Amino acid sequence: MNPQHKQDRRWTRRKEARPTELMAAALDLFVERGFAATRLEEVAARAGVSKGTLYLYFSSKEELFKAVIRSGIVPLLERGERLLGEHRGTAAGLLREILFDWWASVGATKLGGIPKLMFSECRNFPEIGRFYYDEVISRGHHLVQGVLEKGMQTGEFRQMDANYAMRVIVAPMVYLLLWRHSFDFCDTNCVVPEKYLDQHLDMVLNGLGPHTSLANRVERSATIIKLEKKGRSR
Amino acid sequence: MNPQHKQDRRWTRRKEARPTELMAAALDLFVERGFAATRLEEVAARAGVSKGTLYLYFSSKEELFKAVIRSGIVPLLERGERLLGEHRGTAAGLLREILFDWWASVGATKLGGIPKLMFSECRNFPEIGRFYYDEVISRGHHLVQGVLEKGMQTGEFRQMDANYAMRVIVAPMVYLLLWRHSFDFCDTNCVVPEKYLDQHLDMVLNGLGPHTSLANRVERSATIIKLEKKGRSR
DNA sequence: TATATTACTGACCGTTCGGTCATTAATTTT
DNA sequence: AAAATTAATGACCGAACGGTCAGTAATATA
Repeated sequence: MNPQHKQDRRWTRRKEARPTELMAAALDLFVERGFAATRLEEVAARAGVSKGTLYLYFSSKEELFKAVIRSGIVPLLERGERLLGEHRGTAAGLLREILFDWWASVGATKLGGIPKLMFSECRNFPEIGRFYYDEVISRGHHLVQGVLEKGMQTGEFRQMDANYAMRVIVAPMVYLLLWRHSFDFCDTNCVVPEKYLDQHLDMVLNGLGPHTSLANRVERSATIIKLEKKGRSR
Repeated sequence: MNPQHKQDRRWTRRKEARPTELMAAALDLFVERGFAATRLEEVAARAGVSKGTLYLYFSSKEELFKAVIRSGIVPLLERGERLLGEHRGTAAGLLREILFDWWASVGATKLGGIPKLMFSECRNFPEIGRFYYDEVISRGHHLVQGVLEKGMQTGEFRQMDANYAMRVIVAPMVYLLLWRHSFDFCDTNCVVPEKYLDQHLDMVLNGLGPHTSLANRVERSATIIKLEKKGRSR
C-alpha cells in the first residue's frame, strides 16, 4: 500500500503525506460510523500508521474532525458564489445549475457523508457545530437566497419571503443526502438521485413563478410566457 | 418528585410505574444526547431509580431504546391512516390537514426529537433502524403517497411518479424537525414552523395542479379554476 | 563512520460506561 | 410478629478508548 519497499524497513518517514492520508482515513470512518463511534486507533491503522503518529499531526480527535471538514467542504462554496456573481441567464436556470452542481460535487461523492455527520454530532460537539454552520451552512443558504432574490427582482419569481423559500428549496436536497446515508439501506425501491432532483425542481419552478393564488392564474401565464421567450437558458 | 413520602423510607415499590417513567426519562436523554452518548445511570437517576432497577425492566440499552420508539410513535400513525380512509374533500385539503396534524402531534412535541435520533443512529444500530423503517417510515410514506394518488385519480393533481413526489413533499417536513434538533441553536433568524409549513404547502400545491410546463399554462388555468370552484374545502 | 535529529512506535494510564450480582429493605403472607 | 417474597440498591467488573511518553529506527549532517 505505502511505497515503503526499500528493502524491508519497518516504516518510512513521510512527513508531508501523513496529514492528508490521516484526514482521508478519518473522513471515511467518521462518515461510516460517526464521530463518537470512530476509534482513533482505527483511523491511524487505515492510514497505515500508529496512533501515536496521529497525535503528532492533530492535537485531539476534535481537531482532526475540524481539519477534515475544513479541507473537504469549504473550497467548494467558492465556486458556487462565483457562479451567482457571473451568471446572466434566467434565475431558474441558475438555480438548476447550482443544485445539480452541488449534487455532482458533494452529493454523489465521499463528501456527501459530511452533512449527515454534522447533523448527527453538532449537538454533542457544539463547537464543531458552530464552526460548520458559520463556514458552510450559512454560506450555502446565502447563496441560494441570492438566486431567489435575483429572480424576484427581475419578476421571474413572485414576491415572497426569500429566507423561507430558500429553506424549503434546500431541504429536499440535504434531505436526500441524509436519507442516502441513513435509511437508504432499508429502502426497497431505491431512489434515483437525478430523478428526485428533477421532480424537486419541477415542483419548485412551477411554484415560483409570479402570481400564485390558484384563483388568478390566467393573467399570470402571459407574463411567464413572455419571460420564457426572452431569457431562455435551460 | 415521587410520592414516596410515607414517613422517610429510602424507596417504595412501584412495579407498574417504573417502565413508563424509565422510558420517559430515556426519551428525554436520547433526544438530548443521542443513543451512544446517553448513560444508563443518568436515565435511571432521572427516573428516580438506580441503574440496577433499570435492568430489572429492560434487558439492555438497545431494548430500552426500542421500547421508547415503539410506545411513542407507532400509535400516532393510525390516526393518519384513518383520516385518509374517511376523507371526502379535496386532496389538497387532506394533504394540508395531515401535514399540520403531524406537526402538532409530533413536530411540536417531545416526540419531535425521535427522527433526528433515528437518522443519527440507524447506521450504527441497524436492527433498530430496520425496526423504525418498517414500523414508522414506510407507513408514513405510504400514507402521503395515498393522498397524492387520490388527487391524481380525481384529476386535481397532475400525473406524476407518486413515490418521488411523496418524497419531495415529505423531505421539507422531516428536514424542519432535523434542523430544529440540530443546527437551530446556531440559526440567528429562527424559523417559525407554521410559516415554514405554509411556504412549503404553497409551493407544493402550486406545483401539483394538472399541467405544468411553463409553456402552456394558459389552458391550464381554466381547468384549475373550475376545480377550485367545485371542490373547495379549506 | 560517528553523531545528532526527528518521525514513528506501541505499551501504558486513567476514565468512562454497559452490565452483573450479593445484599438490603419494603411488602405480603401466615 | 415472624417468615417469605421480591423490588430496589450500589459496589463492582471488564472492555473500550482518548490521550501520553519513553524508547527506537530512519534520515540528515559532519
